[in-house]
Amino acid sequence: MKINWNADKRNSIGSSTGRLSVEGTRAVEVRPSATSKQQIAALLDLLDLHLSNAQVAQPVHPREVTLRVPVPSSEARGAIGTLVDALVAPVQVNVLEQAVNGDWSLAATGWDASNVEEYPGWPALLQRPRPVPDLVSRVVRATSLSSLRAYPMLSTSAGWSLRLEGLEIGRTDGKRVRLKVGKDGKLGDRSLQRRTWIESTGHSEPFQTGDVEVAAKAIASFAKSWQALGQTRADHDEHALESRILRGATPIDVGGKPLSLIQQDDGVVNWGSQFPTKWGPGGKARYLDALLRDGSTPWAVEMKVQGGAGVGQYYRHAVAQAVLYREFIRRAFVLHPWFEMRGLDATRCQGAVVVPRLTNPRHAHWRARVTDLCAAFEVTFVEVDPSHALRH
DNA sequence: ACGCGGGGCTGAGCTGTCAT
DNA sequence: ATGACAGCTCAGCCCCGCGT
Repeated sequence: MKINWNADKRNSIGSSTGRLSVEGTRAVEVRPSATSKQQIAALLDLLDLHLSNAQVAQPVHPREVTLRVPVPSSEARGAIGTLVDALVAPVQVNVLEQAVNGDWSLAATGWDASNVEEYPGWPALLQRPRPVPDLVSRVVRATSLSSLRAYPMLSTSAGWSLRLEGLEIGRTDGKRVRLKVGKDGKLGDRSLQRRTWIESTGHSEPFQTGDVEVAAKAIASFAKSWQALGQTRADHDEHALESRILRGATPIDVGGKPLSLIQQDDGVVNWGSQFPTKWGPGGKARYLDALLRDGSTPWAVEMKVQGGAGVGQYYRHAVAQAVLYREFIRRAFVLHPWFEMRGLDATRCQGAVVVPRLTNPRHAHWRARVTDLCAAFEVTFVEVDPSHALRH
């Protein structure tokens, strides 16, 4: 069987996902060297092609598709199993792996997300109290910038990250603030963010201080220059959208009513960011963009902005992420006390994909396709005001 | 024990190239 | 000619090791 490895730009399929048909079913295959992410993404590519009835040479089985992953990673085995379990569309997915002799056989998929051995440190890290250090709230309040927020760092002992509309401008342990933006590239290049920081503050080295006023002054002068760039540039920035969603400035409507913040806004901290999850055994921690709530129901929110890479591919991957975050939260019952403390029922967690409204008419067909793919997994697709994804 | 800094990994932004 | 993917670089996150 011939495999088509050419990039398919109409359907936004990259050259890492080959198309073919296997025993009369629509199928895709990844290369033996495919990364864990490519292996997981191929399942979504396959389902999107099938649900949108993308053209094929010969008719294919309407309710059965085949995913061929020659060498599944441990994480992908878990994640693909979770995704196939969560699928509510009437499609059977056969996942095949390849033996050394070239034969394909059904792959073992799925994993036990409740096994705390996979994330032994997390219960204690999540359970510890996170009082906001006095220095953190004083610095944030001293600048009088609604876009400056502190983010708790979940996996360090006492760390807080300071971000201006999502851009990290420093960190603090509660005793001193260490301010910097980015770093010089190994080839000597310097990003716009870092150039602006150095020009407006004069600090090309990390700048440490325990003095609230000194820190606030440096941050304020950077903020002024950074925001002035908004007059001439209109970049989309995922961190900016995330920052606005986490402080409640961008409403996320599901079923006609907005989700609320995970905890009452104090004007200082963006709670609900970077909740840790895992997608499969042995895999790395995958951090959730935003955790919001509707009453006692937690919502795992994955956001994407229109980047350089294709709209279709990008948004498709977001659907997989939303499902994997949601299912981990539902099943990792060792972490459920964290939710109970906040009056949340983790077993009822929902998932959403959030993107800036698709304004380009050329992208209109992606709205329908992503919505269908979301529906196949009971994920909610939400479009927000595109201006909220702008940096300034 | 703790803090700093380096290294590795993932993902986003930019730009060239190539499918359409 | 157009616009979407590929590939490179950097931002932001982690972990780990070394020095205090």
